[in-house]
Amino acid sequence: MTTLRDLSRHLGLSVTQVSRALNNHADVSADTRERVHRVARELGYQPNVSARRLVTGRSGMLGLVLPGIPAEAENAMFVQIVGTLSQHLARMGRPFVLHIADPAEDVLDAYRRLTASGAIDGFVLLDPEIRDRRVAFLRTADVPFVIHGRIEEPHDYPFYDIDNRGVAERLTGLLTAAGHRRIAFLNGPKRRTYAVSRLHGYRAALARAGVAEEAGLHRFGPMTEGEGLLAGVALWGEGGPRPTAVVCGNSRLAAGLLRAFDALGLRVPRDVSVVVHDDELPGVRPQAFDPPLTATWSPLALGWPHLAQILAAAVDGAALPALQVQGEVGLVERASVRSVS
Amino acid sequence: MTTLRDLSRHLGLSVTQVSRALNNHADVSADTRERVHRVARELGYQPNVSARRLVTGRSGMLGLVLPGIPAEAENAMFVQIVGTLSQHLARMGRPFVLHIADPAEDVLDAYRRLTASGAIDGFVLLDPEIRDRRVAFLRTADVPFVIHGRIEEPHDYPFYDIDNRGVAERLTGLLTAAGHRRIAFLNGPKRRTYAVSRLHGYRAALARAGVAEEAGLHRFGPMTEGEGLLAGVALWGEGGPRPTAVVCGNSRLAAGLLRAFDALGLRVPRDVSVVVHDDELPGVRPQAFDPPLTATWSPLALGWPHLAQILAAAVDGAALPALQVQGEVGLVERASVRSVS
DNA sequence: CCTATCGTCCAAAACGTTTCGGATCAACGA
DNA sequence: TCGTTGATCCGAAACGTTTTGGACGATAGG
Repeated sequence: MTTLRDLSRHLGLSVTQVSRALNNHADVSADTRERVHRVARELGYQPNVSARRLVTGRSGMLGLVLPGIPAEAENAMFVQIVGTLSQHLARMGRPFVLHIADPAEDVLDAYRRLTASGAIDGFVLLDPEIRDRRVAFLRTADVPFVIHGRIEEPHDYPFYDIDNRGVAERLTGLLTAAGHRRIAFLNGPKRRTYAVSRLHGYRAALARAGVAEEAGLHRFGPMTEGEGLLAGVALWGEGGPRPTAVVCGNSRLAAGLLRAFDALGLRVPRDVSVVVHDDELPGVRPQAFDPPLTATWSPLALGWPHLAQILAAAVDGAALPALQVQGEVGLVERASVRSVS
Repeated sequence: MTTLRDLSRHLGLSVTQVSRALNNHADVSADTRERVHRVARELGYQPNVSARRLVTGRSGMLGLVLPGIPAEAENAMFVQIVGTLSQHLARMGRPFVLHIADPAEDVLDAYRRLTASGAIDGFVLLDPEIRDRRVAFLRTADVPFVIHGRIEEPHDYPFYDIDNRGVAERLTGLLTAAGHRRIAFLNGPKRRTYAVSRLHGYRAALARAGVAEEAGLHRFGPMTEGEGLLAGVALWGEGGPRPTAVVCGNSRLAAGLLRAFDALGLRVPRDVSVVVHDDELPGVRPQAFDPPLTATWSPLALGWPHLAQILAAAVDGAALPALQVQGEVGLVERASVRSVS
């Protein structure tokens, strides 16, 4: 292994100056800098991360901690996340540590160990919750992180997110504009912040249209095909409130819902109008449904590179506004909404 | 962050002695050792990995390098591998680095960087090839590794593998014992070592039964459903050699093959006898085929924990025979072989 | 001519750990 | 009584890097 001292001997310079040259500090002549870089390349010099970390307090490693091996249904998403993060971080020369915790232990212990030992100096946080314990811990430990999504205000932390409130407001607004007044909303899990934001958006759209919110039409729940099916039967089956339109939180819910409609003999959009938010989940596309569904549209896949870039910038000490990215949301109108004037 | 010096002050001991106590060295009294451990726990001491690595030359981190984001069909397997490795290594207190290389660059560069910078001190190697460049590099760089599978002899390196030669010999032997003499073999990719071992096993079984190998009945190829289908049409379609039995390298190949048989109007085992090696790939189970297939049987999933354990032992300097594990292979006879006496 | 300033350089300290080479002391056998 | 041995301890060096606090000339300004 070539060290700084090796380089300094080769060049007839002090170790100090070689270090400063390699790190592009100001007080080294252009000529020297060039020579140092060249010789470093020739000798295949790689700075020793441990030594660097020891003095700077940073290892350059970034990490993702998951509470356990993902469930079968999440496989494709897991590969997308982990693959994209690792690949992007690799391009920036930053090793990516994937820590899959023992389901039996508290994830916080994993964060504690990884940060205290100095192994990792920044984390990507997925699936943030309302009062997220990980965020609380990393904040007190003063360890950089980036959240996929947001937590409660104030938003004084790095994140990548979309405008979830706006998404729900837009989708609901499409339905009120078409004259619907009894609109169901199949939302995500109650603990998840985006679901709460979307609820606000749903309510805002209803209020704007002068529609009173009807109890039972908004449902928190897991965003799975099974849940969509159950919700469909509960809302449109025997004794259900039978709303005339519905907003689906994602396309898995929509898929389940359409199967319920099929069983109940309901047709879209004749009997029920359906709109959906499309994350471009692998394997379920709203345009492939029958009928194709009107949808807001923002691929989750677009977020991962941002997370990598933001986190890298965060550990390098970048300031806040640059570390907050809000993804674009598109809208595609298809044939799943009927006007009821 | 609590350091060794903090502990030493608290305990009235030298840093040296604290270090030796924590690492359970011989020359520290049982009493002292106990006190040190207790105080360390109380103060939440975590050894600084960078400092440790700097002096020992080891970081404790183990890694897996992949050439790119896996293809859709490999998702489930990827999750299984990465999840199991990370989880098992986490239990041993060893951070797991997943490096997904840029497909544009040479993977060897990734290994070079990760080892030279001292970030990682051991690798899991998947999908070994005949003259594997990664193995060559890691050997010269004197970096520990463990191979899932084996390369050419001599087998003087850590590995987890099954007896691939034996698998092919056993499966082929079942067919010769049932009186078959024209036996096809849908094998894996030519560059892969296990495929070569299996070819040897196939030939050994034929020789033992006094059967001459017929050209064109053995096929190297990717182990996909598509390849099974193509092979089926090529071997049993118009102008094909129409063997009376076939050995499938895995259940994906078998699935494709059975679809070809279906299209060609062939029935198993009436027209063709089929045996398969079952890795327990997620999603394709030979017992669920029609008819259920006779199979040798060795879940790939059993290998990942071994790889984690072997690699951890290898970087700790364990000696060879203990680092070579051969997985068990079972055999389940089902209704897919017909005797042709 | 003297002092400031600037550009370029360097020696030494520091980071937290492990390890080498002893030091100390009590117990023991000769 | 005197080495010997063994158990337990410690100081100091080392690992490779960054950073601090200056040194040294050369140039410019007064």
